[in-house]
Amino acid sequence: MEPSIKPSVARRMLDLRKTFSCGQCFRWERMDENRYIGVVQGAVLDLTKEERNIHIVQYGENPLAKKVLDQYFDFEMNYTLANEDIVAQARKTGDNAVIRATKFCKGLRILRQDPFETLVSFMISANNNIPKIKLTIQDLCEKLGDPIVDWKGKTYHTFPTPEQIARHPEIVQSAKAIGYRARGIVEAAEKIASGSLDLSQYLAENSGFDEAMRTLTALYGVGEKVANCVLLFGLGHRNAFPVDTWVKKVLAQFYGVEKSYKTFIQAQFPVHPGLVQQYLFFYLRENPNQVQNDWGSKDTNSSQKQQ
DNA sequence: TCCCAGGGACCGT
DNA sequence: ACGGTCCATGGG
Repeated sequence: MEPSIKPSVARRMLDLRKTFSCGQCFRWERMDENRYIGVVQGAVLDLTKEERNIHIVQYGENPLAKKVLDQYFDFEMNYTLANEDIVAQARKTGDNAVIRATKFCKGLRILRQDPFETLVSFMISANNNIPKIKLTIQDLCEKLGDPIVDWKGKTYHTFPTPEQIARHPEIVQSAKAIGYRARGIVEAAEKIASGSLDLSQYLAENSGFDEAMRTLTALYGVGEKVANCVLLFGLGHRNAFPVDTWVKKVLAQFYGVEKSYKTFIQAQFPVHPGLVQQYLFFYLRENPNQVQNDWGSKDTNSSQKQQ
C-alpha cells in the first residue's frame, strides 16, 4: 500500500537530541544523531536534521497539518528571546546555574503534547525511572493503541485513547511493570471517556493555573509533581515547575535550599519558570560530574546568593 | 538487603 | 502550606 507522505521543513531552532531526551517525552526513537522517529496523534513523524533545517516526513492515515506541527514543537514561541530574558534575569541575581543551564540547553524546546498521553505517561513516571517508563508506555501502546504500518512494513502504534484504556482495564493492569499505577490511569480514562472530565478545558488558553492544578491533583495517582508535568508538557502552562529528585538536587547543591521549595522557586525563577526548570533538570542530568565540581562547594557559591 | 528512580495518599500541625 | 509516615514497582 502506498504510504501517505507529507514532507515539510521546519526552520526554527530545534535540537532534536536535547528536545527528545530531556525527559519531557518518552516515545521518540533515536535512529542516529540526526534522525528521530515518533508518533504524534495519529501520525508517524520521521525527522531528519539537514544542516539548519529539520526535514519532516510523515506517514499514516492522518498526517498532521502544519499548524498542528507548529503547535507541537512550540514554534509559535520565540526561544531566542525567551532565553535572553532568562539570562538577563539570572544576571541580575548572579544566578550562574541558570546562565550555564540556559546556554547548555540551546535548541531544547518544550513540546505541547497530547494532554491525555502526557497525563498517563507521567502517572507511570511516579516512583520510576526513564528507561522503565518508556518500556511501560511502549507496551501499553502496543497492547491498546492503533497500529500504523509504514511503507517498509514496520508497525508503530498510536497512544491509546481514553476509551481504549477504559474499555480494557485488565490489559492496562497487565502492561509491563505498570503495577499499582494502573488504577489511577484507568480511573482517569473512565472519567474522560464518560465525559465527566475534559482535559482540553484546562489548556493554558482556557484555564487558569490553579484551577487546572486542582482538577489534576484530584485524580487518584496524580500529585503535585505529576500535575506540574502535565501542565507544562501537555497543557501549555509554562509557569509550571515540576520538582522531582533531580530538581531537589539542583536546589540543594547550588542554592542550599532543602525545604519550602515553592516559595524559593517563585522568588528565584520569575521569568519563564517552566523553561528554567527544564534547563536546570536537563543540565544536571547531562553533567552530573561537572555540576558536582562547579556547584559542589556550597561555601563559595550558595552563601553568596542573595536572599 | 538496601538504594534509587522525574512520587502519591493520608495525616497531623 | 509544610513535614512526616507508609505505600508501591523493578533494577542495580
